Amino acid sequence: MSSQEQLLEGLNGPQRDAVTHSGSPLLIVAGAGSGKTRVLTHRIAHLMAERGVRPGEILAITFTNKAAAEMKERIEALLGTRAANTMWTMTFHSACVRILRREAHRLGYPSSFTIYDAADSQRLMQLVCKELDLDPKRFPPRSFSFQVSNLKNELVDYDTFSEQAQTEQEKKLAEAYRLYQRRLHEAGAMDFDDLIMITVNLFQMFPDVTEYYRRRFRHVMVDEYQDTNHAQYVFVRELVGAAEDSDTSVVPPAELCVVGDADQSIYAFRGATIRNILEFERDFPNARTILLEQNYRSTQNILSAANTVIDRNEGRPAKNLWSEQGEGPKIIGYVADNEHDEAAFVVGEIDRLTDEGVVRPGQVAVFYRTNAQSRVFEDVFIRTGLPYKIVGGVRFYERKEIRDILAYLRVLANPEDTVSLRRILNVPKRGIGARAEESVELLAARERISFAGALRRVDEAPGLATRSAKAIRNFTALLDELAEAVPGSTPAEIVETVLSRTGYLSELAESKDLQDESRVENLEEFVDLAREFEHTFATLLQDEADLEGEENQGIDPGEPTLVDFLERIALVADTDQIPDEDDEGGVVTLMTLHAAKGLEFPAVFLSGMEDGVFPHTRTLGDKTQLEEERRLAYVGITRAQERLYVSRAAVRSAWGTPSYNPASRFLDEVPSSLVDWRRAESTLAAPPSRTIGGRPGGGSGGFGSTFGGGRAKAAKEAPALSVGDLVNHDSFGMGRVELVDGAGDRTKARIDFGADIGEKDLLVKYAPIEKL
DNA sequence: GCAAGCGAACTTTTT
DNA sequence: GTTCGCTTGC
Repeated sequence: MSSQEQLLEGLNGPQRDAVTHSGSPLLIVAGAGSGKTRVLTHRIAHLMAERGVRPGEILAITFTNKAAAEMKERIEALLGTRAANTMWTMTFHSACVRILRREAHRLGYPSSFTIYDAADSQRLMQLVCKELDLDPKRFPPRSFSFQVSNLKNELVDYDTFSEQAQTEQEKKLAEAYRLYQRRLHEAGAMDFDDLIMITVNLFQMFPDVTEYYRRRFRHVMVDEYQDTNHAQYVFVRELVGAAEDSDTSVVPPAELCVVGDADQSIYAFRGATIRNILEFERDFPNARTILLEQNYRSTQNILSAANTVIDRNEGRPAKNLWSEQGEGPKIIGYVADNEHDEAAFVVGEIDRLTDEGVVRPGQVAVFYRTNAQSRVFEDVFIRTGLPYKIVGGVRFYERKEIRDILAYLRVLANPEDTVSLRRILNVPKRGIGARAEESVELLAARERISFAGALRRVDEAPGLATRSAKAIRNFTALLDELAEAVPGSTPAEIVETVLSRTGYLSELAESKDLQDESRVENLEEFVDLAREFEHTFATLLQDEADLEGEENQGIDPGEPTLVDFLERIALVADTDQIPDEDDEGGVVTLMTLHAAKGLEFPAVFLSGMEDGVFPHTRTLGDKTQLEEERRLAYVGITRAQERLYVSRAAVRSAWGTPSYNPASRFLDEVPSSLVDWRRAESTLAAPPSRTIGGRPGGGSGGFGSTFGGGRAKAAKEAPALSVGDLVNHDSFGMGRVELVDGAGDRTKARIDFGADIGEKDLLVKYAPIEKL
């Protein structure tokens, strides 16, 4: 058998086409479970084996480190370690950082620039808003931070934005954006969005840079293309080079291959545009599209459910997943009285399945819409003694103590990093309070120097107590002492030095607070992590240095530096999140639907299938958002290989008070013939406020919306509102209706609650309002 | 300068 | 119900 045949063996027709296609841009529309990663890796192998492409000429971009790691692993299995390590298989952000470390000096950034995560950039925005004297009630820094992020995703810089700013809000935002960006630059820092935007800017401002990378990457592949935002799209376009530029540009366009599925786009809320995948053929003329519709993951029952649900979304290109796996068991439904009963049912069922040997714990996943829902499950899992793991929630690197130490490391790597510097100024407590900080800030502003610079000139700080000045001098002396230890030390050694010399560890050790004990443990884990990093990273650096040869001259590849370590942490979230299905049968995985994307499990429990929970309340009034929720449902359903459970609770306490939620509309959208209801309705007594006779469940059509005892709150009669009406809201108080929009359950009203609260768009049916 | 205490928020979030 | 962040009071 030829190597070509070997590569194509076991692939279906469209998959083969996708692997062997050459020349024009290629869009692979890959339905859930259609073997997309396989196609991508085989395509890479094919490029190398049959078309003589060198691994260094390939750039494969993914969204998550998890996906990148998986692809790399598979490439390694197919092509060996060297090929896997020399090829760029990484996330958008990692690729951009690589480019920026090399080129950012052209824009006045140090090559060791700091990467600010969402929390850092929010903190900086807070400082900026304070500096601009903005009323946090009217101009919330959080919202500004969010909006600036959106602007950057759209590649709108502050100059462009200030030109079009009309309202006061926009003008203030433009001001904040400008100052925020200036502060970032001064601190030698970039936020996540900058990584993409500034790389694009570089490409557009320096043709020689673009040319360099175009020469280098002759094959660009992008996974999860439906999740790209505008900036990422432009990045890809710049890198590949447009066909129409080919007569002007020295380098012909690279070969582009993108993979995606518009139905699995669940990140529009953070700027992803399905547009990019829907308009691929327009963006890249001559493009070819290949559809992968055969699903190798799930049984037909599960796929049929997924298909009918997603079919409700309008304007999606036709696509129908099919499977050869047979019908499989029916979907099992359960209506619980409350969230505790729901969890008890789920865990009981898992217990039964594992006892009977149908599945091992590691083959089971429980999904929910919001992280808050995990609590109840955790309680029941603990009581039952079933092994489980919650994915997501509070992340390791987001813990206070880890962030504190990270701030020290960042200041050591980049002394101008103001946000980090200010974080550690008085941590551990050393008598530098808000007053002193303000005074230093004033000095910095007056002398037009950085905060770090002003710290060094405390004696000139206006109105600073001698005691504070002394504390600051001690602090800078401490920083100098730490900085001396940096050269010649490994990241792990630096971490240990910081922990001991700053007194951080001893402060925690002396504390009686129970939480501080686990903090110490976390810090110990962090040291271990640093050590592990040193080992794994050293090998990788060596491989890259071998390949890139002359290109890396002058850069010592041997030892991973502090900057390498920090970059790793900034770009790679928790590594061991998803449990492996291993030795002892593994553990049950609990996670949000968002976290579930890209995974598969033999048995899946979709919990909290209630209108108001999933779809989430905040999306009910907005068609676009509701469609995204529906895609989320589609993603959830298609994670299941053999067994799918759907459950809901009639009553669920949210924020202390019970809320009665009707069945999720997504349940109604599943054909009732596919579902076997273990319990179709709640026997719960009617809530005190009102009673509506229940219908029997499980009948033809919308079985999901039945609700035994009655309904309340969520299903109350919506007051008929018209413009001018006065209403009373449970928490906002009196308001006046300004606008009414939509019909039926989706009627929205804009209500003005006066100067303090302002206008709110509320969904009449769900809002706790009464007409006066 | 610091700690306790109160009030507001509270989807999802690969980087 | 909880957490986080800010304000108040010592």
